[in-house]
Amino acid sequence: MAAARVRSGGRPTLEEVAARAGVGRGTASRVINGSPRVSDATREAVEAAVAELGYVPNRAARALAGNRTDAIALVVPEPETRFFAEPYFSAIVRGVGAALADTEMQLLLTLVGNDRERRRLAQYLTAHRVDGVLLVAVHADDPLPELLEQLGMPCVISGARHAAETLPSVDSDNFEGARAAVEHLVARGRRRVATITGRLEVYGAQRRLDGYRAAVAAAGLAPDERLIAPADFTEEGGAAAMRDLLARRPDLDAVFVASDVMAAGARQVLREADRRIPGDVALVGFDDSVVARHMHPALTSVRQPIEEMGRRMAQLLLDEIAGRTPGDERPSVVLPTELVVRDSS
Amino acid sequence: MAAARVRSGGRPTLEEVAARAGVGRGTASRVINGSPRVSDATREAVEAAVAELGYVPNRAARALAGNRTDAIALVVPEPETRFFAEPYFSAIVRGVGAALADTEMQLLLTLVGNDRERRRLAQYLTAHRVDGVLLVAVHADDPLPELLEQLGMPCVISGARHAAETLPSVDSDNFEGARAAVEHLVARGRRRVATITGRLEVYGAQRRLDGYRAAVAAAGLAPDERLIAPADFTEEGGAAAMRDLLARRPDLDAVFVASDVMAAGARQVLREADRRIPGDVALVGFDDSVVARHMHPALTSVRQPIEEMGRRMAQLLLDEIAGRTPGDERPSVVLPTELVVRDSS
DNA sequence: CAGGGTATTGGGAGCGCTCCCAAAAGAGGT
DNA sequence: ACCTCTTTTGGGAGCGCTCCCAATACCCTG
Repeated sequence: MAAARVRSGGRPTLEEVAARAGVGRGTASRVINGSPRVSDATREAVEAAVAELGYVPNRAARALAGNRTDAIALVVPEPETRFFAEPYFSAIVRGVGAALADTEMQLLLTLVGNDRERRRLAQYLTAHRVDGVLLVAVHADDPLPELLEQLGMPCVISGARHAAETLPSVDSDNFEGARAAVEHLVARGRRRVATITGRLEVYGAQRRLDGYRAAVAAAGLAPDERLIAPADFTEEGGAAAMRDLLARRPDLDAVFVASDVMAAGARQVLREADRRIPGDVALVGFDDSVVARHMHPALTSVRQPIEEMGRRMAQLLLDEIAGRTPGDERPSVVLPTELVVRDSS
Repeated sequence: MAAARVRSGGRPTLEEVAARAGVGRGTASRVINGSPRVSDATREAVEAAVAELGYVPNRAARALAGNRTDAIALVVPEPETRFFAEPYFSAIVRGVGAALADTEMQLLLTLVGNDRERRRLAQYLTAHRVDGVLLVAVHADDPLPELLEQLGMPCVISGARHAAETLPSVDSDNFEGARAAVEHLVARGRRRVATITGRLEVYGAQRRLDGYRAAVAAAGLAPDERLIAPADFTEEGGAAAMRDLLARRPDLDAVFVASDVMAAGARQVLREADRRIPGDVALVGFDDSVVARHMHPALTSVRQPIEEMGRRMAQLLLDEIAGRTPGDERPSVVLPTELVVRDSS
C-alpha cells in the first residue's frame, strides 16, 4: 500500500468545471480568479459548477503557469534561542497565521540553523520558490536581507536593524516602552534606577537603553554610567550584570531590565543578596513573558503586542507582493507597548 | 563566497542543463533524481552542468508532473492554548525541522482556529496539496484523522488518542513518567501523595493518572480517591483542584501535578494556605517547562523529549510517504521521560 | 441600418518537469 | 560475424493552469 503517489482520483480540473458550466476554460479561469470581465450570468454558472464538482484549483499548475507560488516563508534563525525559549515565536506565528487566514497564501516555516541550511535557504530563495519572506530576528550583519533585495524578493523584517533601516519592518516601540517603565519606577519614588541592557548591537536593545536615559534625564535624576550594566539577553548574563550593579552602586533602589529572562537572573542574585522586592529594590522587565507572571513576586513588565506584530508583518508583505506598496516609501510600523504593573515595583 | 551569478530573468531549466551536458532531457532528469540507470560518465557530465549553471529544479513543475508536492503540513489546532503557552510548540517545530533539514520536503504550517479554517483545511487536504500531515494535539473526537485515513493521506499524530490507537503516533511515556515521579515522592518519605490530573478525556492525562495509581499501589500506600483531583491543564484549574485537595485531605504531604502550569496554580494556593514547599508539601510537575525552572522553589518536573518527538514524527511520516512502512503495522513510538529533580520535592 | 466602439468569450501556446516507450548502444554467447 | 539480451538514452506526451490574442457578441452613435 504505497500510498505515496496517490493518483488524484478524479479531482476535477478547470476544464471539467468549464465544460459543466458550458463555458470555455479561459472564462472559467476568469471567474475563479475574480476577474471583472465576466458577465453575471456566466459567473453564476461557473460558480455553480465549482460548487457541484467541489473544484479546488491545483496549486502546482497555478504556480507553474503563473510564475508565482502563493506561499511566503517565515525564516527563523534557529540558534537565536531567545526566540524559542519564549512564546514570542508562537505569538508571531499566530499573528501571521491570522493575517493569512483568508488568503490563498501558504505559510512555509524555515528554520535556519547552521551554515549549510543557510546556503540551502539562499538557493531556495534564488530559485524563487516563495513570493515573499518574513525575516524574524535578523542581525545587523546578516547578509540575507541584501540577498533578498538583490533578488527583488519582497521581504519584511521584525525589528529595525538600525536607525536607518531600509527594509520594511515592524517593531514595537522599544524606546517608549523603556521610558514608560523607568518613569513608572520614578513615580513610585525610586531615585537610583539602574538598568540591565540587552546586547547593544541589537538595535532594539539600544533603543531601550535610550528610553531609560531619556526617562532618567526627564526625571531630573543624576545620570550615572555605573547604573548601566550591559548584558546579553540570557539569564546568566542578567545575573552577572546584577552582581556588577550591586558591587558598583549598592544603594540602587530599582532596576529596569531589558528582558524578563534577564530579570529572572537578576532576581536570583537579589534574592541571594537579601534584597527584598519591591521593598529594597523595585524590578521591571521587558516582554511580559510567562516567566514574568510566574516569578515571585510577579514581575512588572513591558508588554509588546507580538501577535499584532506578526499580523502586521504579514499584511505588509502581502501588500508588497501585490505591488501595493506606495512608491519608494519603505513602510515601517512601530507598535505601542504597554506597561503591565505587578508586584515587583 | 556566495558570488553566485544572479541572473534575474532566466533561471536555468532542466533542458538547458541537458543541453550543456550534451545529453537529453530525460537523462538529465534521471541524474537529478538519482536514478541508477545512468552511466557514470553521463552522471558526471550532468552534475558538472548543474553546478556550472547553478540549476535548481522548479518545484511547481515537479509537483505538477509528478503529482506530489514535496511538502508536509504541520497542523496545529490553535485554540489549544496549551500548545502555545509553552515552548512545546517551538520544540516540536525544531524537531520536525531537524528531521526535514536534509530532505527536499517543505514544512507547511497550518493553524486551525475556528470551524471555517477547519473546513478550509479539509478542502486543502482533499485537494492533495501536501504529501502528508503531522497532527499535533488531536482530540479523541476530532474527525480529521478519519478524513485523512479516507483520503489515504499519510499522517502521524502526537500522542495516542486512546489505548487502541490506529494511527501512527509518537508519544512520551506518560505512565512511566508519572509513576517515576510518585515513586520519587515516596522515596523522599511522603506517604499521603495527592495528584491533580489533566482533562481525563485526553489519553495522556489518563495515563499519568494510571501511573500515579500504579506507584501508589506499588508503595503499599492506601489508595484514596480524595487524593485525586481532576483539573483541566490550566493554572486556574490547578489552583481550584489544590483547594479541593486541601479541603478533603488537609494532611496531604505531596502532590504530583500533571502539568507545570497547573502546578503553578497549585503552588499559589499552597502559598496562601501557608504550606511550605517542600517542607510541608512536596510538589512535582510534568513537562519541565520554563515556569518549572522559574518557580520558587524551582519545581521538580517530568521532562518529555519534545524535540525528539518532533523528529520522530517527521521520520515516521517520511517513511509512510515513501511507502517504507512495513505492512499493516501501525508504527507507534513511545519515548522515555526523565525526572528533573529540583527544590520542590 | 451601417459603423465604430466595447464588453465577453474561446482556446492556443506554453510554464518546466516526470513518465514511459521505443531506439540506440553495449555485452555476451555461439 | 550474427543474434539476443541488457543497459542507457532521447524525446513525445502530458500534468492543470494562466496569459493573451483573436473572434464573437453587444451597444451606442448618427
